Amino acid sequence: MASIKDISKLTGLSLATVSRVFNNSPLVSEKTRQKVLKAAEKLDYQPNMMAAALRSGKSKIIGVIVPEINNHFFSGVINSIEKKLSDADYNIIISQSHESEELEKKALQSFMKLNVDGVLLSISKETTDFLLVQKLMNQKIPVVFFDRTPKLEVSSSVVLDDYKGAFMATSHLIDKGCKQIIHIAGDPKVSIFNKRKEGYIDALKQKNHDVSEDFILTLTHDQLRDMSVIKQLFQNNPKIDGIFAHGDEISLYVINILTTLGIQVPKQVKVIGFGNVDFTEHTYPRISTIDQKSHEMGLLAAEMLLKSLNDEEIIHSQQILSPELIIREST
Amino acid sequence: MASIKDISKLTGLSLATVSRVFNNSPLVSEKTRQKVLKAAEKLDYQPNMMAAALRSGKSKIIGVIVPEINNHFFSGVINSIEKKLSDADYNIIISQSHESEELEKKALQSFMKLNVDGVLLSISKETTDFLLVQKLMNQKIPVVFFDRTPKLEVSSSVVLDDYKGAFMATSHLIDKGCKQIIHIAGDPKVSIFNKRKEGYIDALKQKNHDVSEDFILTLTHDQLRDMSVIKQLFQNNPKIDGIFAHGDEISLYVINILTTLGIQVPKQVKVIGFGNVDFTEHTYPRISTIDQKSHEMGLLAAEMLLKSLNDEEIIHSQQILSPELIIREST
DNA sequence: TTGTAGGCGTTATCAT
DNA sequence: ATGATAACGCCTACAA
Repeated sequence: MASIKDISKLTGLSLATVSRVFNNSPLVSEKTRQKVLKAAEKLDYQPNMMAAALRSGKSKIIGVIVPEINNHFFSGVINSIEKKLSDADYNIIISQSHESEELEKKALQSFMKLNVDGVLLSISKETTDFLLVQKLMNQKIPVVFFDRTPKLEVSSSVVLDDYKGAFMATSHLIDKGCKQIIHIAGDPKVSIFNKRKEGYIDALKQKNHDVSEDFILTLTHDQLRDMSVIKQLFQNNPKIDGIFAHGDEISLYVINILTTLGIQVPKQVKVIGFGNVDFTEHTYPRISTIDQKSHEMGLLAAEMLLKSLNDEEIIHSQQILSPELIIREST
Repeated sequence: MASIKDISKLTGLSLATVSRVFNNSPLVSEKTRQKVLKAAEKLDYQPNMMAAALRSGKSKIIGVIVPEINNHFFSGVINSIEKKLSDADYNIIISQSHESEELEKKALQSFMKLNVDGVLLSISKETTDFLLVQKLMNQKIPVVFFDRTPKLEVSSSVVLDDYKGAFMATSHLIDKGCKQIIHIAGDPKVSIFNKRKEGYIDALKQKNHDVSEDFILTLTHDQLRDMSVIKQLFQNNPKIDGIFAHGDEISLYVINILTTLGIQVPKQVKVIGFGNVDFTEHTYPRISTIDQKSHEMGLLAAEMLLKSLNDEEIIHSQQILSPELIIREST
């Protein structure tokens, strides 16, 4: 691989001048610039980022950690992060925590060894300890959290207003005439799922609907696989006419079960999910849902990081995005 | 950030000895090893991969390029690649081509600048030019292709036997009693989609079924959005009783349309997809499909790369994985 | 078993 | 506008 040394030899110019050309320094004449570029072309020169990183202390690498890339929301966020950051000439390195605190730590450690310039992080469900993140921030490496954020005072973050989304979804069901609305809640360890539950409860309260703990099911996907749970619920409460599920997968699954039980959606029971995952458009009926604004979130998170990267001092700010109600056939 | 220099000062040992400890050299006594490790702990030492990479020429970074990470198959492959390679102490950097040759090239160029030790690549639909890949291979940087491979003589690759998968799917429909089976084909620019078409044709031929070009629809998802195409097809050919779609998304969509048209699946028409995407288990009816062995593919590709990385000379081999028929309710 | 020293490719400081 | 040179943190002959 050709280095600036080779170009220096070929052109007769010094290393310093050649280096300046590739760093777009104004302190170089157009004539020599051209000469260098021509030589670079000829030698098929590729700058060595490792060397530049070592010398300058800037790796031009941003680390991104998400729980899973195989998730419509996160991959959407990643797409816009990637776009924004690669336009700013950064490389991004994506890691998955698979919801494990240990894997998340490993990824952060790799990031430190790789000298990343910044980190974008959506924490795993289990994460409780933020020592490594603190350490990064102490080393003036900016960290921006998105979607899943810790309860740290001093940090930058972009989140969705999950409370509002759940409120919108539940209100929509009420507007459509539902009287008895149940909620299928998510893992209570995840704060956003709790927010969704609160939004559901408050929407009911605001419209003077009864709120009952019996109507809030905290079931995993696996537990739902046994459809007797839902069956019994509907046998005990035949008046149920609305379901707000905390996620689209669950809503698809519930619709599946209802259909199997001979309950028509949306005629008898209206169902709304959360996430606006791709397949919600390809089901029968198409599923109403709440869009999580993945694109906006990625963009905003990347922009916040870039700002921290460029500015001398790091400003901490919390951004909250508003979700969007997507009305389809299931309601 | 503490460096080996700091450890050297603290322990009174030389740089070389300290370095040896972190490289697990046997040429160091247990006593000094412990002393060094203790000092490292105290100073919170993190090795600087950039420096190591620059000096050793090995970055310990593997570049992976896929068309889209938001794709159940590719993210599955990535998961097993990640697992295998991180166990071997490699960092992986994932890029998406978004089916663009230009973005793919950009990613490859980034990889070169980052001095990646190896590349795992699933080429985009548009890619026709392999100069950059050739350049990498010329520089003794091993490249392993997976799933989407070029027609290069000298290269390593892991692919699925798409022909066989399509053959299995079509045969399954025939076994289930279908007499008139149509195929919804994929973009003919992608070789695997053509293989699937051939598998469909040959399965029909083998069982003495008629093959008609009219029964092969090459439609994009967007074109299918207008359901009149399917409607007309069924009006013109009311005897159609089987559909083999080249992908699961399409099969879900087709089932949606059929249901809307009042055609029952699987009673009147049986439908099988390809891919075994997550949602195929959560639909009603659950969709029969062909599993693409993403996990095995990632594992094998990673293993092949590791072998090339460790061995002196690079051996080129082509591996072909057999798909698996997953029978569910839609057939 | 440990130490010395040169160099990987680049950037940055100082001088010219 | 250009050049000489030290340094970034680490590895590795070679020497001891």
